[in-house]
Amino acid sequence: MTELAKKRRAVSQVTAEDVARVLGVSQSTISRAFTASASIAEDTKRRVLKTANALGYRPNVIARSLITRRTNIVAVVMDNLTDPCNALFLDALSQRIQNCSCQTLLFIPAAGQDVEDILPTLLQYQVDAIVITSATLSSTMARTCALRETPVVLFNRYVPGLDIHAVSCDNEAGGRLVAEFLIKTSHVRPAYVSGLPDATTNIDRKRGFISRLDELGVTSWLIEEGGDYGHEAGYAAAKRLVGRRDRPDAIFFASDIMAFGGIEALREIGLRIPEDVSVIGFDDVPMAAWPSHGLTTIRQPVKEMAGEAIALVGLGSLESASPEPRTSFIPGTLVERTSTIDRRR
Amino acid sequence: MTELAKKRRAVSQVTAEDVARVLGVSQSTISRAFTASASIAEDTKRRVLKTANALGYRPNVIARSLITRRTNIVAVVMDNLTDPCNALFLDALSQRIQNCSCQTLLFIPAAGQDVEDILPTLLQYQVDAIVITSATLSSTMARTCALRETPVVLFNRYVPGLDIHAVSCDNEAGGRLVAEFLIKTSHVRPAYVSGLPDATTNIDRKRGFISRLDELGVTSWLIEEGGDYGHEAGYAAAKRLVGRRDRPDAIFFASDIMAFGGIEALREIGLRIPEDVSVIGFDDVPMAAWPSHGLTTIRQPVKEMAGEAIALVGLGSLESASPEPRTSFIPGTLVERTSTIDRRR
DNA sequence: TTGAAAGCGCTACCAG
DNA sequence: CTGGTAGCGCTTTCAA
Repeated sequence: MTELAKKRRAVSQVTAEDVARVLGVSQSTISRAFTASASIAEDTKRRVLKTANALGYRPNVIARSLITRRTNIVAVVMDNLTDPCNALFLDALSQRIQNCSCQTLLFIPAAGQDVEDILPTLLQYQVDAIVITSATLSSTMARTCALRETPVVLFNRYVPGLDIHAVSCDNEAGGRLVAEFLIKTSHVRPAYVSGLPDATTNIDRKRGFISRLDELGVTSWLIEEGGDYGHEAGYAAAKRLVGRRDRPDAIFFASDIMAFGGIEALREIGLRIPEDVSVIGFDDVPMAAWPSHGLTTIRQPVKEMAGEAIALVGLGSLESASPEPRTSFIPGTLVERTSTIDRRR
Repeated sequence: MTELAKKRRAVSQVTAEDVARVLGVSQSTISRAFTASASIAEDTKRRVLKTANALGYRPNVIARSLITRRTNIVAVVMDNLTDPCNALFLDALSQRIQNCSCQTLLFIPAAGQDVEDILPTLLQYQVDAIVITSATLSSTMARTCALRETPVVLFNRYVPGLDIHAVSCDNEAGGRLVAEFLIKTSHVRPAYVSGLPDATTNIDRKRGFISRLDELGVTSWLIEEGGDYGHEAGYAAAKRLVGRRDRPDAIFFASDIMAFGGIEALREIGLRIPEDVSVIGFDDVPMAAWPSHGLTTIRQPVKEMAGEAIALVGLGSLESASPEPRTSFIPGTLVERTSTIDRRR
């Protein structure tokens, strides 16, 4: 033991042993008082709890986890907290995790570092489950986790071929909702501004949108590549889009943040929203509700998604991590605000 | 050992013992190979690392922490991730924490739950340090932590009387910067819209602003109470403010988010920014840079603040948590954008 | 219901 | 430099 450790021990930590000595009982008894399932006399338990409290004793969950093999820690891997949408996710996830008497251990990959590099470190912490909201997982790594029986769930993304849990908003259905809404409100020339080209979120939103337009007999839609999900991307794409002769009368942006950029571009040009162009986003971040945006958008069911993710890794009910990997798609809802209009009126 | 534990053990975890057996060395040797300071033959170390890797062995940091009394876990208590400013803080803090080979354990108080309720749980995790960005700490709790030698630092807040580390932006200096800037650019009737009345952030920004105006001989300033730091609050306060006969020619909002609300209100009324009214915020959240806002604001030195917080709790350099409690104020900088104008021109 | 004892996986000391 | 040994604080058998 180092000097530091000795000193710490001396000053600080009250152990079960200490409580036992004071009460003249065995250390096991102290342990039992803090284990719900253990058999202990009601009276003994009360006495233990009382003096434990007086001495400031609380079980060391780290030591406990060595035996129980449960740390009550869930790892969340997330790459960009600055994105309001991610902040929403993390918030919902931690709440749910805390509801299961666990805590969130956060892993933010440094620039140029990917999940693969982080996973070994992460596993050293013996976490009970892993939620990955950034990037995805190689099948090798998935296997490593499976071998250790550490359940993993991808959040807001999925990999069709991979044997791993995943939870995502039903982005395709969301895209379809938008298509229906725009056609119902008599738009004739809708456009989609795409986000990160390879993200399933982007691909599915786009596919749902286009396929539903198709089903409804609309063929004159436009596609504009944003490049990423950012404000700049939305701004630039909107500028390009309205520069065309066949200007769209409605633009569906792959994310709210892009839509905000788009709104800015449109206003700069002098176009009115929604009179000249309707704008729709995706996510429903808090800012979408601000009157200046009044953004019609698809609300991601963040709480339900978080709940489902935690359920899949079997946190709520001990031991019941769903054995066969499942991908859950949770439907979002369209929130109508002032950035869209019914063109018949 | 429960059935679950047994099963897990059987399938998953490779221990130092396993590696030792394969190599025909002692388990201590395996441990040494993973301890930088331990003395071990270069060749032995290489062999250990190689087969450890082949077997998929990595030291169990939880077990290690039982002896070393360092978990390499830092608790961060934060109440509202949805606030972009908090997201910025958490992002910076985790980065810094990870740079010290530690990880962030997140604690989000549930509604109606305060830090006091959380602290016991938190301490059970034997974290190496605690960063509190929500609320503050009673002196009792501060003493509990001191007794356990778990360093604590308040972030973005401080309590003058309390014997505890704290890091904050120099909000007073920030307020003074704003006052100077507005007067230098020939504003004659500045206003301050306050945030949460009792927050040190709000009080200090206001005091700095007013006192510097005073020093500069300006006496015709206005104060409007926002009530909190939100968008709505800024919106409502701005409406009240410009409804007055003696309308201000510049408004300093206690936060960027409030300023966005204010901008919205002003535009709604038909006032131009900055021609009719200059607007200044505080924080410099990413949205402030969006052209639609172009918000002149005080940038909080988030990275420096995070660095200082981590330094104060002595994470970088083992054992060197600053013994006497210190409050660090880090100066912010004024970022000039398009929401303000020089009125002489 | 309780106490004694055996570890969980690891580090840190003590001999050699 | 290496192996043996004694724990870290706790849970969980096994007897009593």
